Amino acid sequence: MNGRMRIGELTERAGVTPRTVRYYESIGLIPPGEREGQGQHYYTEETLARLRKIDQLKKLRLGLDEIRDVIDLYFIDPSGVQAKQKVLVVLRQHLAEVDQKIRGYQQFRAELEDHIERFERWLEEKKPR
Amino acid sequence: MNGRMRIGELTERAGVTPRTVRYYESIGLIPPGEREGQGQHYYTEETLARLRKIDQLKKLRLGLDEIRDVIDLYFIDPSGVQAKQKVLVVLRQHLAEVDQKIRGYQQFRAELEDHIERFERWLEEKKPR
DNA sequence: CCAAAACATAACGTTAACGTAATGTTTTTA
DNA sequence: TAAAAACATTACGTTAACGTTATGTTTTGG
Repeated sequence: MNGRMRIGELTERAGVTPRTVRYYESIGLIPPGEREGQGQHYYTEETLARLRKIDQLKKLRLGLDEIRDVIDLYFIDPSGVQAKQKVLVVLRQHLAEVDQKIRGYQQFRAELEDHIERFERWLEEKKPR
Repeated sequence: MNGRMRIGELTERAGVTPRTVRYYESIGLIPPGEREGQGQHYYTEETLARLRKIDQLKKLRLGLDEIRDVIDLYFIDPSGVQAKQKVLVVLRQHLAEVDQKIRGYQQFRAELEDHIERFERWLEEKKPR
């Protein structure tokens, strides 16, 4: 248990599937595990730490592309200040987007009620008896 | 101009593209245009009317699958009562779903604000000086 | 040393409603 | 009658983040 591990241990400790690890490698979220020749890949503790950090950021609802934009900062700047500042920007964007969405849905909701009312009145007028 | 038309006239009058007409045929939203042998398709005024009705229902934000569930009623029952009753049911479902979505986004919004606050406080504490 | 794990790679599936080529055939018009 | 429209058909692309086969290779345990 020195830090060198294969994908099985990595995924178990990180709580993800091998598919996820390979997908993250493919989009550059984590570095590709080193391999000797053509065989299996070996991962380090830092990759594990990255996976855990990714998981944290996903809980903040960052997309993988957004995570990719900030993840390196966490490992370049140990204080975490820069990373958190950047995440904060993203979170504020999300807030604006969510507000936008909520307004959109509320608008739609109002239209819906309007339609519903119209239908109800139309059916009422048709049915008296 | 007797009611028999090819796809060009149909789409122009209905305000849709040929792709849309063929797609609707493929999912059974409108009857397939009749063809003589192997050549082109011919459509009727009723198909045009269906396309226009579909357009109306889309404006109520019904999905094509939902439209498929009610569209026939409009042409079977000329009074429109049954169709509108069924649409009303769908609209009420949508209302419930939208309310659900709004609540979800509001929940997310609250969490977001919470996260943002936390980040802000953390950064404040780190930076004094 | 061989069977059983573990691993690697490729590729399709998931949502909705068409847009957009690409290619070939039919109808219209000059 | 030949070029120009119009039409038909097929099939990939669009979003996000992997899940799920399917198939083949490597490593490990007894």
